[in-house]
Amino acid sequence: MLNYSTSEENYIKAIFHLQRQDGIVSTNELANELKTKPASVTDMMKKLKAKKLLHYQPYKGFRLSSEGSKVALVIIRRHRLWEYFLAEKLKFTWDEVHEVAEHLEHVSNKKLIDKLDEFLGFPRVDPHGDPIPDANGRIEISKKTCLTDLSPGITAIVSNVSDQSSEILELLEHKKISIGTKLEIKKRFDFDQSLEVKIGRQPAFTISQQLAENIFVTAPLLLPAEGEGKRNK
Amino acid sequence: MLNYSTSEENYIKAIFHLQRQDGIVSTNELANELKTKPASVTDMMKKLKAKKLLHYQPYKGFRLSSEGSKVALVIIRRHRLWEYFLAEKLKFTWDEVHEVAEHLEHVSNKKLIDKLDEFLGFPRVDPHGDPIPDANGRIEISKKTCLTDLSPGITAIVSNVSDQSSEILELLEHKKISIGTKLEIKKRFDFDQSLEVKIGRQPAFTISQQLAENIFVTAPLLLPAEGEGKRNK
DNA sequence: TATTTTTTTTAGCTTTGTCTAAAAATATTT
DNA sequence: AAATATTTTTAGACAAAGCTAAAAAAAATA
Repeated sequence: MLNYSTSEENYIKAIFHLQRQDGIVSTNELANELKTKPASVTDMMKKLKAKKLLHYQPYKGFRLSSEGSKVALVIIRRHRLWEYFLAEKLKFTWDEVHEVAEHLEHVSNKKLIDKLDEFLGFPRVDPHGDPIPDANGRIEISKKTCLTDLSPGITAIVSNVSDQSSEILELLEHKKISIGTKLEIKKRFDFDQSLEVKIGRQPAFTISQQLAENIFVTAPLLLPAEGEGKRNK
Repeated sequence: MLNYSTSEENYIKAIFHLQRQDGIVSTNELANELKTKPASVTDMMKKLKAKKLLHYQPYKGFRLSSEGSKVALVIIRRHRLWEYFLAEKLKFTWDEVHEVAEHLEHVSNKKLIDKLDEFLGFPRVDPHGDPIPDANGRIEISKKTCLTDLSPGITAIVSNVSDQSSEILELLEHKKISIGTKLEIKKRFDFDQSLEVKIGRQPAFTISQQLAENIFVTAPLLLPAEGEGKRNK
C-alpha cells in the first residue's frame, strides 16, 4: 500500500462514494462532487489509471480497481474513526465532526489508526451510523432502508442519517431521534408525504417528508414485545 | 490568524527552534535543519517576509516577527498536545510520537486543539518534558540545566531529554530514568566526564558523558528530607 | 588590501494540481 | 440521418515548492 497525496485520496474517496450509487462514475459527476473542473478530473483520472487504482477509458467513465477500493476503504476507515473520536472523546457535536475528519483522514500511519481504533474500543459505526471498516478493510454492508420506503405498522431502528448539517441535528434532537432509536411508523399522509411515528410508549408525532428522506433504518427485525427484553440504551 | 501551508508551517517552526539557540538564523542553517537547499530557503523567506511573519534583509539572516512567533507557538502547541495524546492515550512509546505528531500538527483547527487539550487534562509538558503552550500561546520558560553542568552533591529533577531516538529510550528505561526522576550527582570523573548518580536510596550507578549531555534538569530545589513529604509519582 | 573561500541569492527548470478555452467525441433532437 | 447540444479531453497557463547552476555578496585568509 503506497502513499497517496491528499488530492489523490480525495478523488479516490469521492469515486468510491459515487460508485455505490451509480456503478460507473462520470467526469462531470466527480467534478461536481469535488467542486473542481472536469479538466482537472480528466488529468487526475490519467494519473490514477497509471497507478492502477482505477479502470478508465476516455469518454467512458471510470470505476475503482480492487486496489483502488482497498485504498478507499483505508481512507474511509481513518475518516470514520476520527469522527468517532471527535464525537465520543472530544465531545464535538454530530454536525461538526465531518469537516475536521476531512483533514485528519489524510494523516496516513497505519499504527496510528490501528491504535486509535483500539483506544476507541473498536467501534462499529461512526456518529452518523456509517459502518467503520476494520483493519483489514472489511466493512459491514448493512442494507439500509429509507424511512420513506417503510409501510405503516412497521417498527425499525434508526441506523443512519445522511444529511450532516446542524439544522437536521437540531430537528432530530428536538424530536429525540438518534442512531439506535426504535421508530414505529403509524401512518403516511398522501397530501405531503409526512409520516406519523412513535417512539416506544410516547405519544405519536409527525415528521416531514424532507426529514424522512434523510433517515435510514435497518431492515425491520423481530422485536421483543413492547417494553420487554433488553433496553437499547 | 491566517492559514498557512504545511511547508510554511515547517519553516516557521524550524526558525523558532533555531532562534532559541542563535538569536538570528542563517540560510544554510535552516536549509540544513529542514533537509532542503539554500535556494529553497531564500524563496520561502521572501514569501514569509511578504506575509510579515519574519524580519529578513538579504544576506543578513532572519528572525521571526512577533506575529511569526505567535504562529510558531500555535504549531508547537499542536505538536506537543498530539505527542502527549499519542503517548498517554494511544500508548505509543516515547520515541515514536514525534514523527506522527509531525503530521498531525498541520491540521489547523483551533477548536480541535483546544478540545484535545481539555480532553487530555491540560498537560503542561509533552512526553519529552518540553512545555506545551496554552491556548493563548503562553509557554512556561523553564531554565533547564544540562546534567553535565551540575556539581557533585546537587540533587535535581529530570525535566527534559533532548535526543528522541529509540536508542536513548532503551538506555533510559534500563537505568530507570524518566521525566520527573530525582537524580543526585555523586561524582564526576575527569577521565571520560562520566557521572556517578543516585536515584533515591538505590545504589549509585554511572552514566556516560554522551547520555548526560542529553538529560536536562530543573534548577535544584529545596527538597523535603529523603522519603518524607509527597511522592513524585 | 587583494585574493580566495564561503554563503546567499538569482535565474531558470520540474512536478503537482489547478484553471480556461478550444477541440473532439458522444448524446439528443428534430 | 443530420443538426444541435452536451460531455469529455486536450492544449496551454499558472501558483506552490522544490531543484541545479551561475552570479553576487560577505567573510576569511594570505
